[in-house]
Amino acid sequence: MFALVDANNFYASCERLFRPDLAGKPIIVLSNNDGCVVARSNEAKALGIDMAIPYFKVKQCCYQHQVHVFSSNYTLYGDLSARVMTLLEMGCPNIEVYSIDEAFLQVDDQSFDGLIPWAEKQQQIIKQHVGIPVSIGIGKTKTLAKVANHIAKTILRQPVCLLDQPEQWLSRIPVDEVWGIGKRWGRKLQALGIINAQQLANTPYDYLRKHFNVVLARTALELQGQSCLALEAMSEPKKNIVASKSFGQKQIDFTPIAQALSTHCARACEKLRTQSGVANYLHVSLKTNRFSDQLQYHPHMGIKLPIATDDSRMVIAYAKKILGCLYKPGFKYHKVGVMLGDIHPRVFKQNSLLSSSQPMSQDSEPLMAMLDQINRRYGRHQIYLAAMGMQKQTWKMQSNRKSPAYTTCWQSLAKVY
DNA sequence: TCTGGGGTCCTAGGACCC
DNA sequence: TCTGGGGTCCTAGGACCC
Repeated sequence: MFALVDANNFYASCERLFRPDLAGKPIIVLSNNDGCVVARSNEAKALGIDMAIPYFKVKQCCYQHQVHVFSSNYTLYGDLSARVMTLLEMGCPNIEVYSIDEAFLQVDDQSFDGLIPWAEKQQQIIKQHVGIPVSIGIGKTKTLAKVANHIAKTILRQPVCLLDQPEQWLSRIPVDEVWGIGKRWGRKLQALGIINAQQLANTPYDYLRKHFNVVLARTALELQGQSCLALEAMSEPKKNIVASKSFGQKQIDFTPIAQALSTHCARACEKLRTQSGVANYLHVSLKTNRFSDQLQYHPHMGIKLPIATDDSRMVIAYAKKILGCLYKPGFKYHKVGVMLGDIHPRVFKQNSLLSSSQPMSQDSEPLMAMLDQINRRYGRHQIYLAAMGMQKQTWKMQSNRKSPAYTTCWQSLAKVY
């Protein structure tokens, strides 16, 4: 049996945790750059504020109903997430951390009768020790556990749902609510007369294989109770690492864009080093605002690096060369990003056969290790590369409503009077 | 009139997830 | 005025190999 534990309105719940005065009040959390709504408390949902809607479209509504609006605070959410996951692991060692607010647990079906009390206990422990409300769905497969979680949250409105008789529920679940069915496939399935989850479960494998692909055919098997997706307890190293962000203000000149790109490169390399990887491929993309009616330009270019690397300096140097090819004056740029690809473990790093000069190779490893160590100990960007810019930076993202880092910074500890 | 069989690797694009 | 960021997997088609 699988259990899916999913925090309720996770980011909104995190914000409320240190603001007990906001109990029962509507809260929303915005994406980076205060762009879109990415989390809503139940009270905010009740006001009709949709998920992923641009903030400017609901600003007036928020003002009217005194909705409390927060910029996203990933330091806080990440820390609280880790606490929740630690408690879950104590309750069940077979755990797959699926996202910042979700985990699959594989539980022994010998204790079938005990599953509901066990799940209720997990939920209560998390509520007591961290203060975050979670819902737990239990089923024979991961997909059924997801369905059970959905039922717990939206139909039963209880913390726990054990789906022991799925056929009694599946016909009530719209097909596009099923995990793995997005907007496009939902529409296509409906056009084929497959409206609910039970109908999808009844659709023959070969039919789905022919009209869609193997992924959807497996989803149907999972709905029938045949497990196709295993628990993935070990998190695999990333195959690609992306770092990109929209600018706080539109950018026209090369220099600030290059500084933003350098900052993204440094962050991508830092992530790469934490997984002890080296990248062979580097991709840079530049974009104008796709929602604007101004002239659009979306150039991008990838190169194979001459030698696999995790050195921020080398990646920045090549990325800036690529940017030099992509950049054209006369556009209002909205976003720049970098992707590191073809990533391998550093221990398998392949040196060049022909080139004897490998700049930066001697001091690279200790220097980058020291950079990471200092920034981990004394805080982000305590030391950084000059390419990232030292003046006031207009490309930096907007984040005007961010709460304190209550749990990770001594200066931000809550004060009680 | 007649032109093999069986593979791998790479890339772009499309779908999905949170 | 203002529209996020970071991933994975699958498929088809092209190029190449013997």
